[in-house]
Amino acid sequence: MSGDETAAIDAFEQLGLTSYEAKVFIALHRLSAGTARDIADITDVPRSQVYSVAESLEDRGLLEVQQSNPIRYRPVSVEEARETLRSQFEREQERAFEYVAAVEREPEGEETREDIWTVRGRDRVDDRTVDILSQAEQRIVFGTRLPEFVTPPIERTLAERAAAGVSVSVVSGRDAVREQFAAVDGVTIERPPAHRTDDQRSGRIVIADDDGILLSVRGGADGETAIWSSGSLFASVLIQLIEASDELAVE
Amino acid sequence: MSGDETAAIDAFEQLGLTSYEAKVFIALHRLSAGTARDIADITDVPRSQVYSVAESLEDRGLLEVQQSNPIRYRPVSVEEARETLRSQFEREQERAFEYVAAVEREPEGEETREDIWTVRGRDRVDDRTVDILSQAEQRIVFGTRLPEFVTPPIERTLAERAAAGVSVSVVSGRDAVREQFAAVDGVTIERPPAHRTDDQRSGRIVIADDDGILLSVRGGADGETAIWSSGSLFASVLIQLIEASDELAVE
DNA sequence: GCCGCGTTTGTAGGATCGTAACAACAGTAT
DNA sequence: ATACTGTTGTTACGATCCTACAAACGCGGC
Repeated sequence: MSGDETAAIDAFEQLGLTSYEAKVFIALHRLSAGTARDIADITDVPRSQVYSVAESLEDRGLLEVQQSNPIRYRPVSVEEARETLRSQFEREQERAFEYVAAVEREPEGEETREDIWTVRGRDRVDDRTVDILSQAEQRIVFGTRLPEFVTPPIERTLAERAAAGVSVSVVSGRDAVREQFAAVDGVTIERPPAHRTDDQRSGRIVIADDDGILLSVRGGADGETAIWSSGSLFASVLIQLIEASDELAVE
Repeated sequence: MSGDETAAIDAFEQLGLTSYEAKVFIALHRLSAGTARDIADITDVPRSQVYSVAESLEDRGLLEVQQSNPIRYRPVSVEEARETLRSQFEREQERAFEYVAAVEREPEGEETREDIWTVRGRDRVDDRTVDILSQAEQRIVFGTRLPEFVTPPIERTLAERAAAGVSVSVVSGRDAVREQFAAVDGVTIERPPAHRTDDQRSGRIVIADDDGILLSVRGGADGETAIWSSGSLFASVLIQLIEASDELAVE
């Protein structure tokens, strides 16, 4: 079995199929259609198991059955299978989150606790970045060395906040990043203070008003890890510390 | 625990979470944020298990961690969670079906085998109906007693085929169905021949050209079950038989 | 010491995986 | 006609893996 196939089977398992189900489904697409024997011959699924597995796939709407002797199976098209799985997924998601939204408690008083949260994973950090940027009402400082950390949603949010009257300041030593914002109205571009050690493993820094901050580093198994805080005294102090060190360096 | 909650947990399990993961996630939304003890107090998840379960949820991007003593957990918003799960789902689906599409064999010569396939489940029958209708190039006969069997995609396909010059004939004794197509150009509406027994359990009939046919009945655990065939001699014969009986009745 | 926190280890139970046996049937040779 | 051969579809049964669940442990703070 090829590595590609193993990867595909893994993916199907993530989607909720068993490995047998994945193998039978793939085999049927190789064959266009076939009997339990045909399938067993080109997979390591025992023939006696094919029948029940196929039945389960039929229930999921991934194949069709010809009642004949021998029984013949036919996969639905890739497009139809995708659409079927997608709609099942959406239906389950609706069921699941409907309840969560109902019991969700309203956050009272905008994050009054002294909390510093950790977020692991590039995508998660992207999301939280947008989140914090969106809450800014007066000023934003956004810094990064790497242009790829400026995703379209982040760029959009920065521009949108700038348009809303927020003073947006992008800090980067990299031309690629600087050019990205050259054309955006209301965004000022700065270089980082010379005294800052431009650590290879540094990621991004986000400051929103005087009480929202996110700081990320690259490294570890997750690629990027960030800490953030919003509305806490801790955040305010951290921000003051960071900005004070800049002030001093300037003088 | 409420029935609603049980249902929500089931849904989360369908989405790939374990029941503990679902319970912790829901509990965290109830609490807005909390420690392992907080969570264990309002669920039947043992406190000692919360840590590993939360770690797994963090990997999935469904909660964030505050490294403190005690450790505090915070769920991501419902919107963010949905989006995260959705993108994971899409990514897995891409991985899975990319491979299937690559190994898929081209159907040689348009269904040359003498196959009659069985399709179970309302949605699957809808899909197959559209499929067969789309293949018609000269004439279509579409019949049903029930207006709900005329879904928007089916209605669209009928109209589209009619516009493409296909002679489309909708057969129904029900006014609700008949009115649905009164305004569609190129669609003629007929009543079923009087001699046809209008069985309560009959579903729909689709005839496309002289070689595509689908016939469904209602009943059984799946609600609706259909048989269909396309491009086969069997299909042609079946169609001729059905239409011959009509011709005779007219004379 | 005492108590709560976080970690580790161990034990059932269930679902999937994998093998094997079985009756029913069709075709062939005797 | 009978026996033999091979296939099909069904059923049963261990092996294996993962989750659910319980208990014990080391640790640090009061």
